[in-house]
Amino acid sequence: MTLSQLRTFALVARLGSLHAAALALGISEPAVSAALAALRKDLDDPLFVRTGSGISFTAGGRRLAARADEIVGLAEQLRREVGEAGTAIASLRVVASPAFEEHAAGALLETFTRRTPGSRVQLDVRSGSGFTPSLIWRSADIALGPRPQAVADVVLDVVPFLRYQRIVVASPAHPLARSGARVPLAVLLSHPWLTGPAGVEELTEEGRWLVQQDRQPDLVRLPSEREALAAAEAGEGVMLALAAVAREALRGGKLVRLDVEGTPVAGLWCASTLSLGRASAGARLLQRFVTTPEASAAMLAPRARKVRRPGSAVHVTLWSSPKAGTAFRSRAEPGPDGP
Amino acid sequence: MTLSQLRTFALVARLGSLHAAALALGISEPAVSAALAALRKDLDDPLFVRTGSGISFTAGGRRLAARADEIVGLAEQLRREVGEAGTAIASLRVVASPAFEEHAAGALLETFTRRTPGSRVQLDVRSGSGFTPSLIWRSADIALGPRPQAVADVVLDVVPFLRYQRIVVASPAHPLARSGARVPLAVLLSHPWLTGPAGVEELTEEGRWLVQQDRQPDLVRLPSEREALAAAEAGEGVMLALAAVAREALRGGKLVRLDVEGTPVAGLWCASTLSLGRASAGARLLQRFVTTPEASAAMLAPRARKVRRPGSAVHVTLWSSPKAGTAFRSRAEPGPDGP
DNA sequence: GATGCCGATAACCATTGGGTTATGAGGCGC
DNA sequence: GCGCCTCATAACCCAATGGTTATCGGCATC
Repeated sequence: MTLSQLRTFALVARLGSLHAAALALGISEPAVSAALAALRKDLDDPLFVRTGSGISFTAGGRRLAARADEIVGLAEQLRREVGEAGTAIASLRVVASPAFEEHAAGALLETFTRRTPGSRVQLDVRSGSGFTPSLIWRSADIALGPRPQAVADVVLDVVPFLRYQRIVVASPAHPLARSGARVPLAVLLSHPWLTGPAGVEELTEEGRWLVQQDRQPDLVRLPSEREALAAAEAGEGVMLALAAVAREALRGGKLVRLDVEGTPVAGLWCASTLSLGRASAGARLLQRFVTTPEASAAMLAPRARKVRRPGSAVHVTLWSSPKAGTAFRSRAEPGPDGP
Repeated sequence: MTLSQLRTFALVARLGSLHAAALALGISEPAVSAALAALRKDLDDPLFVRTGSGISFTAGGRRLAARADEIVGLAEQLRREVGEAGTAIASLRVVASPAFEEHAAGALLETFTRRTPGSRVQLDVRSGSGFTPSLIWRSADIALGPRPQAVADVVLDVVPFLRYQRIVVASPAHPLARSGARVPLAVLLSHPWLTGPAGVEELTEEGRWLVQQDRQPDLVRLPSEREALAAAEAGEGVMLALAAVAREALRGGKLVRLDVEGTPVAGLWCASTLSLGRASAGARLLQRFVTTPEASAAMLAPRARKVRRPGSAVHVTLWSSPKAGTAFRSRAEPGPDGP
């Protein structure tokens, strides 16, 4: 039983297929098969059996899948800890949803790092569906954004710390805005929606609200929600915007709220870590910090589009693509499946 | 980084010496050195440095030592879980101190297994100093007896559940018993003490009480505390006996209590498991059970020397030697270092 | 300064791990 | 019946692991 074998099995268990795991690992499929064969022999359990189309796991296989993740994750954490043991500073790796990153992460993490000297924060952005895997595999210490998806045998500490509301807004000049009357959902859904880069994320409250509708709107993804809001002001479409962010434009009359059934959609942002002593000390520190008045004040403070100050301890590393193969659509050149 | 390397390093960290670890593993010392060299290279940390007499660990090495135990332990647990996943029954491995095993474990575990159908309990006996390693390495799910030694970076759930008292007893015919006056410690310590097979364990309250005395008595180890008690009744020496066990003989006049400073020595028996979700379900079950009135009643019930009934679900596997190389000393033939 | 203890290293060997390509074998859809 | 997808197996390769014995080197201790 080697760590590599456990890693391979965990991936197979998650993907449900040797072929897919081989692709994901960038190795041939017999290599995966061999690793599993070694595990089977070592543990004296078939772990899984072939079914018509794919595999199904034995009881032992399911146990293994849950534990393998844990062991591999611990090994990853170990490698990091040893590497950092010399340096006094602890680096904290945060994964955040696109929306949270854009609207709150900067202020929150700046405040946190200012308050805890010697801390270094690395911010990674990915959709909420990636939260749990990131935590399990120890590629992140804490996840900020929507409540992560529950996964069997993985226990998370989820601390809700910020409410938000999303409302439908549009320019006063927009056709749907002129009447001032309630807008039927069917009508709203037939118009293109302006969104941030991630569209409307499935794991959020607004995502669940949207998917339960009969039809799905065309989403026009812009590089940020603020740009989507600007586009809405320019009359280019409707937007399911954060109430707090749109407030100023609403007051200034540049946007109006559309009266849509089911809105405002209320959601919660949470700080999630591995539970049961598996979270890093820094993660627990930040998880406690997010609920403090100081943190709330920092996130809620209205602010100009703040350029992240140079020399900041917060470093944004990458924007994961919200969906593989989904490029940003330009407003001027709608794609082939556009309106 | 392989599990074997982690195991080796954990042992070296615990024993503080490559040589000792090599002996313990039954391999040559260069093999240990090579394993550590591989780890050092892989983790890019020296892990430890040579000092005049032995080694001392770097910060990274200390981190690694703590985590390595955890990972190796998880892997052990995993191997067991997978093996048992098919069978519905969960087997619970209990490690108990010699004294607890003799006086309370039987009644407790019989009651527990009767109450929880399908459970199977395996009982291992070793001194309290072996509790923490047994739990860490997952060779036991729960430890019953004195509070385990604290080890850095290992968090245990310790639940005290039974008080006991030890008093000094002797036959009424014993020289020290005839006067009825208080017996000075110095006098008592110059007489041989009858004990169970483990002597007076260091990690217990009575052990701590004893080691703080100026001199240590000669211990005459008998195969069980009950036999030691019988020997005391026969006038063969004094004994630091459990008050509850000696009560009957005291009432019957076969034994008298000696008035000794510091006695009765009060101690606590605890049920200890790994904390933070690392304990098995069965272990938590038993840990909760020990504090119930039902469990207390079973343990406190005065009973004849009960032969473990055949077909019992409780299986005692082995008596670890209380001290390496320490054989039971016959009463008739005291050893070369005897009085 | 000679002696020992203890860890590091060298030289060597067998086994395993992890990878490839090529091929086999079973079930599902058409 | 045919192809296709999926996993298993075979044959082969290289590198790493884990083990040995023999030797070297630093540092206490006497």
